[in-house]
Amino acid sequence: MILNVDLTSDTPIYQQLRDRIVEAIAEGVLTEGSLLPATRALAADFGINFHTVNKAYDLLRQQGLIRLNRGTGAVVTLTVADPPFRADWTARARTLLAEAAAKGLPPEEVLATCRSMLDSFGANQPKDTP
Amino acid sequence: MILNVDLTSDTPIYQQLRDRIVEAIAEGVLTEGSLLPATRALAADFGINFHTVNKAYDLLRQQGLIRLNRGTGAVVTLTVADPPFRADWTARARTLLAEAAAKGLPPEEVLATCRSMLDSFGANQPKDTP
Amino acid sequence: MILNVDLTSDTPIYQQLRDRIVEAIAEGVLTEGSLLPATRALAADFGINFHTVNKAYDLLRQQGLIRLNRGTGAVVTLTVADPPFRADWTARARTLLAEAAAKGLPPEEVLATCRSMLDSFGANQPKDTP
Amino acid sequence: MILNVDLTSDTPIYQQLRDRIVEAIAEGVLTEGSLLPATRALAADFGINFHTVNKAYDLLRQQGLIRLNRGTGAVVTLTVADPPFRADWTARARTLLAEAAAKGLPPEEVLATCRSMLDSFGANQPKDTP
DNA sequence: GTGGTCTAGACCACA
DNA sequence: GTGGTCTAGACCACC
Repeated sequence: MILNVDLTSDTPIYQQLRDRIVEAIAEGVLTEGSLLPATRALAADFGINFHTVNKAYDLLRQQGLIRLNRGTGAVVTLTVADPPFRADWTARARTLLAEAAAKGLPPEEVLATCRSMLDSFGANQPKDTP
Repeated sequence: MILNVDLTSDTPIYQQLRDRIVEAIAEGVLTEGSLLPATRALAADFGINFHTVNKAYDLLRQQGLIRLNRGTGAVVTLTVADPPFRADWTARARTLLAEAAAKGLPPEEVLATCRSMLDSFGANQPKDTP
Repeated sequence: MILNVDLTSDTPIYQQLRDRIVEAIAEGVLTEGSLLPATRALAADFGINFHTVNKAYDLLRQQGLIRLNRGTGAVVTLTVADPPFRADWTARARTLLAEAAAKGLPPEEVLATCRSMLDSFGANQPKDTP
Repeated sequence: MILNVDLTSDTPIYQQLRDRIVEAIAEGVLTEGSLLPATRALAADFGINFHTVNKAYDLLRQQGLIRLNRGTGAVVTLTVADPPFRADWTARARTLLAEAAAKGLPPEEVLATCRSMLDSFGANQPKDTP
């Protein structure tokens, strides 16, 4: 698993870490039960402090994407999207799409971009019928 | 124009203001040349500090959506989406879509949601051929 | 006896096990002298490590609710609530009730909920006068 | 406002801090809009690190009890109890009451304790009709 | 070994 | 001045 974080970006490192891991889950690189790198090991990889990784993992835990177990490490444990999440997500999506529309991006192009991303996520998903 | 901001939300008010104005532009409620409310008037409407409104307007200016003219107020002045913006937007969209996918939302449903939002934006858009 | 534990919950499994057994005792499903399932058997039922069950049993032992006898297994042996326990319990109850009050739950509703729970516990209790 | 935390307890300091503040809100000592002590100031009062206070405040923020604003400090902002909270709270209350019942505390006594606590919370609440 | 907590001190963004 | 982030290093509880 390759996580691309930019230490010079103005978005917090722990936020970037969270985003990259969420994307890895969406891509199927990480699946239910996958073991995440140990906080201190991941921190060493990026040359950052383990507290920063800790914060990213804690965010993911709050959002129901991973479980943190002392001794055994962090594992991916997906939970269903509850209505509050859906509402929040939709609101954020609305703002993001509005931004594209306001900047004149053609709706068809935006939609095509979204579709191709979603397709790329689905491509690596574990199939029920192999 | 009605801007819906939640003073109790955990997202900063200036961010909400920016988001609502971006959405208003996407919806066609605000178009090229539209005059935005004066910062102090808008602040009074919501009972917030006018610096907060200023900050929202400044964000919109940085993103090339409005121009701030001393004395004449803020007017909507759309600029084309440059490559850096597209790259940034795509990255943010990728993360948002990944979040939906990671939480198990069906791709078709996500795509349908996006399409209906984009359609709703397009409905009120001014036509190029009057 | 049916113990309902959620392996995906964020509360530790041993904690859930302890809670369910405490509730079973309160409900009268388990009474003084009742024999608890063997740790390895219970662990096998849930597909968890028997150390986890051990830990739950040890917690119950520390709290004076069961006795662990090598060979004969764990039996329910109730002990009276001593002042330290009462003080600790009251403090925890205070925090829990405060949480409800802080979130605006009406006191009458909270009290009614507590009463109905206590009533449900008392329903199956063994009588002192057989 | 007097917050009683035990630095030698085995429950984390940030957890105790959170509990004490929740209780202060329930008691009406802190009400909607109240300004909490600055993280560093509170840390200095207790002789603990400001990060520990930070964590307590962040917990309260996650639970919708306070808002954290850079520059202006932390203010109490109550939000309504949503169904997931109620379900979670009820489950925790059930376990706590079961613990009392299992230890032989008489239901009437438990209920009386709860009632007196809830009454003490209500006593200092701001009245609509002064 | 794992994650969890706490401390200490730095710098930043914001108001 | 506030909270937010990051670093560095310590010790603990658990597996």
